[in-house]
Amino acid sequence: MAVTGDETATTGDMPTYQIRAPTTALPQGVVMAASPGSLHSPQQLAEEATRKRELRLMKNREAAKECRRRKKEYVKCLESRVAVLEVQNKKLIEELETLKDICSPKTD
DNA sequence: ATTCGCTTGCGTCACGTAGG
DNA sequence: CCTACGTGACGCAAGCGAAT
Repeated sequence: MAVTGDETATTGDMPTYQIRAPTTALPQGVVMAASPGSLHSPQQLAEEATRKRELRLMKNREAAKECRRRKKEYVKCLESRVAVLEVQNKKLIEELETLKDICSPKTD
């Protein structure tokens, strides 16, 4: 099995993966100037990041399900096409044999 | 009844891509 | 740029039949 050999990939450790959360990467103690219209404490920012992550995970979960469903459908479709083509091929081979018989010179 | 190998489905991460 | 989405890859757990 060829795996994408990059070092960021699975190390075998238990995956307590860190999400890319730029807003939570603020140095401790740094307080953002209160932007007009949105006062956010670090606590609120963290909660927001968590919320976004959960939302993303939920959406991705659903997307993965849908993706797999489509893939299964696609494979089924291919399989039935193979079945049809096999039958068709068999018929053509039979037809060829018949024609060969008809056209072959008689040996008597 | 237990063990083993295989298959299947799921959740998650990482990455590429399209659209704003 | 940034964001949302689709999908391949991975690890994990459960189900299942065959072998012991």
